[in-house]
Amino acid sequence: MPRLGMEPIRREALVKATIAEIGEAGTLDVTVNRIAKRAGMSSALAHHYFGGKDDIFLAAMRHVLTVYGAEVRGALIMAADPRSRVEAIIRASFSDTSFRQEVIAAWLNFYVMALSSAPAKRLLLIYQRRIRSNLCHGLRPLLGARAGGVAENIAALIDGGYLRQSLGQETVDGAKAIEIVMQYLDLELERGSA
Amino acid sequence: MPRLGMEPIRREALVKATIAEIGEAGTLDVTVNRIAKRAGMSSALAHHYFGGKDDIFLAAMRHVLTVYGAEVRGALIMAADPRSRVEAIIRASFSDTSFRQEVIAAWLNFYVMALSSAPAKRLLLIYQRRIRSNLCHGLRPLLGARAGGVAENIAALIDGGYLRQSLGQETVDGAKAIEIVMQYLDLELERGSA
Amino acid sequence: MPRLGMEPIRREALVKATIAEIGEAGTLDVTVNRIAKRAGMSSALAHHYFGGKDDIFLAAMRHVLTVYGAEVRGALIMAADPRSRVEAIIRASFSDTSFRQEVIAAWLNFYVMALSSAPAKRLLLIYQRRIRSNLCHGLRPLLGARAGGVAENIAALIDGGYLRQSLGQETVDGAKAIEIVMQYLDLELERGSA
Amino acid sequence: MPRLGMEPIRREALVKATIAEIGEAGTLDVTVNRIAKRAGMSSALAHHYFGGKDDIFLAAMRHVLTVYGAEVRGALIMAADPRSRVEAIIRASFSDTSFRQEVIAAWLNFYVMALSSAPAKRLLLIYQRRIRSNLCHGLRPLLGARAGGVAENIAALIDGGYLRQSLGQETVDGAKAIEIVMQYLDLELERGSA
DNA sequence: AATGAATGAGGATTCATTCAT
DNA sequence: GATGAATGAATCCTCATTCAT
Repeated sequence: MPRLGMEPIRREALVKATIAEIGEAGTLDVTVNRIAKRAGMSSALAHHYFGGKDDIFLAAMRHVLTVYGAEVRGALIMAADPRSRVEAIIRASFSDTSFRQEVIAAWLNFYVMALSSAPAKRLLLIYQRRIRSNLCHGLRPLLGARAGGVAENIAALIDGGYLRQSLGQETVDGAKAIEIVMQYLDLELERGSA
Repeated sequence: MPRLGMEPIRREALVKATIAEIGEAGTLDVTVNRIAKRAGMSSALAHHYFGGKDDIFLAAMRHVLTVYGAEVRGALIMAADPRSRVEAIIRASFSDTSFRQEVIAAWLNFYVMALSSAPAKRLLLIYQRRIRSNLCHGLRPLLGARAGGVAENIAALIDGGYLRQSLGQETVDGAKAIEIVMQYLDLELERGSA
Repeated sequence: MPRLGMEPIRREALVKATIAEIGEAGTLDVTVNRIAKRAGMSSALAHHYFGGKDDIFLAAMRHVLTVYGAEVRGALIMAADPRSRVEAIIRASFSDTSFRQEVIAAWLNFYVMALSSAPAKRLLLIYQRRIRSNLCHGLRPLLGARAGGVAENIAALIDGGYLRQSLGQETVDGAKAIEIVMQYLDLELERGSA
Repeated sequence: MPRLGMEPIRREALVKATIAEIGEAGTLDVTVNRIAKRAGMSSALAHHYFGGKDDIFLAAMRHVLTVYGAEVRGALIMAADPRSRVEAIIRASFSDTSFRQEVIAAWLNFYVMALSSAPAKRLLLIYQRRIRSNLCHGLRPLLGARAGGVAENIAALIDGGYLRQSLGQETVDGAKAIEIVMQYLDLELERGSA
C-alpha cells in the first residue's frame, strides 16, 4: 500500500497521536510504540520520520503552539480597538481547540519538560514572548507603563485556568474561564493608565 | 551501626534527597538508586522503608505540602485583621523555604504527576482546598460573595510566579513576586465587596 | 533515466562504495543504506542487484582480490628470471593501488570475515593458494625444497606490512615496506637452496 | 544465592565467556545476552559489572594481553643469554595458552576492532610496543642496529602464524610454528650484527 | 538494620529486507 | 530500472524490585 508523499501525512498522524496519548496518560512516559500504534504504523517508521522520541514530542509541542498561535492571529484580525485585541487573545486561549483535556495535559507536560530539555525551553520561551508581546501591544495604549505587569498577570490567570481545568474535579467550560480573566482585565482598565 | 529508631531519620533523608534530585534533574525521571545514594543508603533500603518509587515521590510531595502548610499557619498566627491573613498566605508562598529552584521544580513535577496518579491528585486537591479556604476566610469579610473568585485568582497568580521563576531567564526574587500579587489584592480591595 | 546496461555500472559503484565505506569506518558494521547512498542509489536497488548485504561484501572482497591478482599478473609479465618473479609479487603487494588505507582496512576486515563466513573463507583461500603458488614458482629454482616455507614467510611479512600500516601511528610508504621483504628474500637467497 | 564478593568472579566468568563466544562465532557480533548466558548470569548483570558491550570486549582483550604478557615474562625469567630471551618470547607466543582457536580469533577481531575503536587501538599499541621492546632487548647485543627491523619481522612472522592457524585448513601445531620463526631468527643471527 | 547480588520486564533505536508503484 | 514506504526482528541498555545474607 505504500503511496508516494506519505511523509506529511505520517508526521501529522504521529503528532496527533502523541498529543492524544499524552492526554490520555497524563505523562510523557508514553512509549513510542504506543504512539506509533495509535497513529497506525510501526515504531520504526516513527523513528524514521522523526529521528527520536524527543523529536516527536518537540514536533507535537510545536504543533500545539502553532495551532494556538494561528488561532490568536485569526482572532486578532477581527479586533478593531486595543481592548478587543487583548480580548481576542484571551478568547483564543480558551477556544474549543486549545482548551481541551488532552491539549491541556500536553501543555503542562511540556512546561515541565522545559525544565530539563533545552529545546523545549527555547520553544516555550519563544511562544511566551510572543503572547506577552501581543498582550502588551493591546494594553499599552490603555495602561501605559503598567501594560507589562498586567500582561504578565493575564498570562498567569490563563495558566491558572488551565491548571484548574486539568486538576479540578469540576469541569470548567471555556466561557467561564474567559469571564474570570476578563473581569480582571476590566478591573485594571477601570483603574486606568499609570 | 544500625541504631534504634533509624526509620524517621532514613525517611527524612530520602525525602530530602528526592526533592534535591528532582530539583536538579527537573524531572521525575530520577532513579531510586540516585536518590538512595544521595541519601546515603542503598536503594534496597529505600524500598524497604517506602515500598516503592511512587511512595517515595508521594512522601516527598507530602513533605513539600506540609512544610508549606506549616509556614502558612505560622504566618496566620501573627495576622490580626482579615487583610493581613490574606497577606500572610501570599508572603508564605514566596518565603525563602518554598520559593527555591528545587522546591519549585518539585512543585511543577507534582502538578503533572497528579494528572496520572490518583493519590497524588488527591493530595494536591486537599492542599489546594485548604489554601483556597484560608484565602476565602480572609477575603470574605472584605469582598463578600466575590471572595471565592478572587481567592482563585490569587492562587493563579502565585502559581504564575512559580512558573515564571522556573522557566524565565531572569531570576525573580520573592519580594518582587509578593508585590505583584499584593497589587492585585489591593485592586480588588479598592473595588470592594459585591 | 534508466538506461540499458546499467547493471554493471551499478554493481561497480556499489563495490567501490563498499570498500570506501569500510575503509572509512574500519568495520564491516556499515549499513547498506550508507553504501547505497554513497554509490548514488537507494538501498532497495542495492538489494536488487546483489541480493543481500553479505553478497555485497563478497563482491567487494572479490573485487579487491581481483584487482590485486591482476596487478600481480601484470608485474609477472615483465619478470624475466625467477628472482624477479618473486620481486614482482612483492612489489605488486605494495603498489599504490593496494597499499592504501581503505584497501588495507577492507583486507583486514575480510580476513576476519573469513572466520565466520564460509564463502569468504573459500575466496580468501583461493587467493592465498594462488599467491603462494606464484611465489613458489619463482622460488623453487632458487631454493628447492625450502621454497614453500620461504613463500609462507614472505606472505607473512607482507601481511605484517599491512598490519603495521593500518595500526601503526607512523605511515609507512610502499617503498620502505618493499625493502623490508626484499631484505628477507635476499637473506634466504644468500643461504641458497636446501 | 547471592554471596558477597561476587564481582571478581563474575567479571572473570564474563571475560572467559566473551573470549569463548567470540572464538566460536569468529566475530565481535556476539550479543551481550549470549555472553552473559554462557557466563551463567543475566545480561543486566553483565552491564552492571562492565558498563557496556565495548567495555566487556576491552576487558576480554586486556585479559588476553595480560595472560600473554605474563607468559612472556615467565619465560624470560629462565632466559640466560640474549638469544634465549628472544626464543622465550617466540615460544610464549605459541604456547598452548595463547595459540588456541578461540584466543586467536579474539586476537584477529581485536586487531580489526582497533581500526575503529580508540581504546582498543591504544591497548594494542601498548602491547605491541612492549613485545617489540622485549625482542629488541634480546636482539640488540646480537644484531646491533639491525635489531629493530628484525624484531619487527619476528612479530610479523608470529602474526603470520596466527593467521595461518585461523584461516588455514590444516591445523598447525605450536611446535611447527615456533620452528618457522626460529629458522628466521637463526638466519639473521648467522648474518650477524650490522 | 542494611546491602550486594541478581533479574525480569520493558523501551528506544537500528537495520536488513520486502513490496507496491 | 528505481525508489519511497514500511516493518519485524534484534540488540543494547536501564531500572524498579526482590532476596539471601
